[in-house]
Amino acid sequence: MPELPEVETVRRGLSRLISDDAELVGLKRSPQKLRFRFPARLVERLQGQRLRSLERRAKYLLFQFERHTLLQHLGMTGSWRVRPSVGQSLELHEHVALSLEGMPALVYHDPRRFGYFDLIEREQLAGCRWLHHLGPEPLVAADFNTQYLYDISRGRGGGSVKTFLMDQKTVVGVGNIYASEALFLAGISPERPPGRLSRRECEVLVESIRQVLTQAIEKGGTTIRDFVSTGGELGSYAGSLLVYGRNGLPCGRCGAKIETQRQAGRATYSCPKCQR
DNA sequence: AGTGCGGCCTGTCCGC
DNA sequence: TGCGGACAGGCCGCAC
Repeated sequence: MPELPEVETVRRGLSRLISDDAELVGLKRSPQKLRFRFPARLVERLQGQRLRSLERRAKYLLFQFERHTLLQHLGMTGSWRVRPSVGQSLELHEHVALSLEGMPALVYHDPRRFGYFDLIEREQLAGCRWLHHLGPEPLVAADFNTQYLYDISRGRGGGSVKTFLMDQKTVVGVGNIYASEALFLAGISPERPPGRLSRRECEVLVESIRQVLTQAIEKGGTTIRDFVSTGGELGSYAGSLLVYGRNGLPCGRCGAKIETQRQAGRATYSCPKCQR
């Protein structure tokens, strides 16, 4: 499901619901394992702590409790939903229910179970196995800019710029959809080796990534099939996609047919005339 | 050290 | 209508 705009949409939706410093009064989880096992003694460790804030790093949601961070990845099909209360048991595909004081239960739903949870002591968060290797946030200009992208792409003769953009060490939050979209906006072929991008192309690419992610957030993300935000809304950016999923349809800029190929096992879409 | 692939899972869709 | 196979927005861990 989720790339940066979808995770950010979820974060904003949940944040609106959560009252300040709400205490965790209950946590229920399913016996099924998600992508990884649940952290040991999850309930005992979190019980009674107050939730200070809900943040996002890359595609991770970070529930910042007093002493621990509950880190959560949505995988491909994870979503958070609200239920007035959790009954005796979780329903099909529901894996976690958080009960915070003074609000309805937050229920994590994930049919494909690629999502996961971890519990990390707050002072160890930055160095933890999930976050320590991550590249810069694309929407923070001080960290992600032309010079940065130009520098880290030098010497990369092999591989493709599309795979390079999806590598979370390069920049976080760009997945399969927004990589294709950003490269189209930048007029750069997805097959180009990163090391041969000019400084000017890096500049345009940085701008394109920012633009695509920003506009997708404004539209509440992209719903292809699964993504729903916490209120159940569908993201409307799907109607703005310029190449993704448009195989054989005319390019909106030049009219040539959009093409698809596979790169590192993932579908890539591009316009053969507009992207060089 | 950089790159590509298998695997984790279920659901859906398409062609036969 | 049923069935097999391909595919789906991510990413770790491994082999090369």
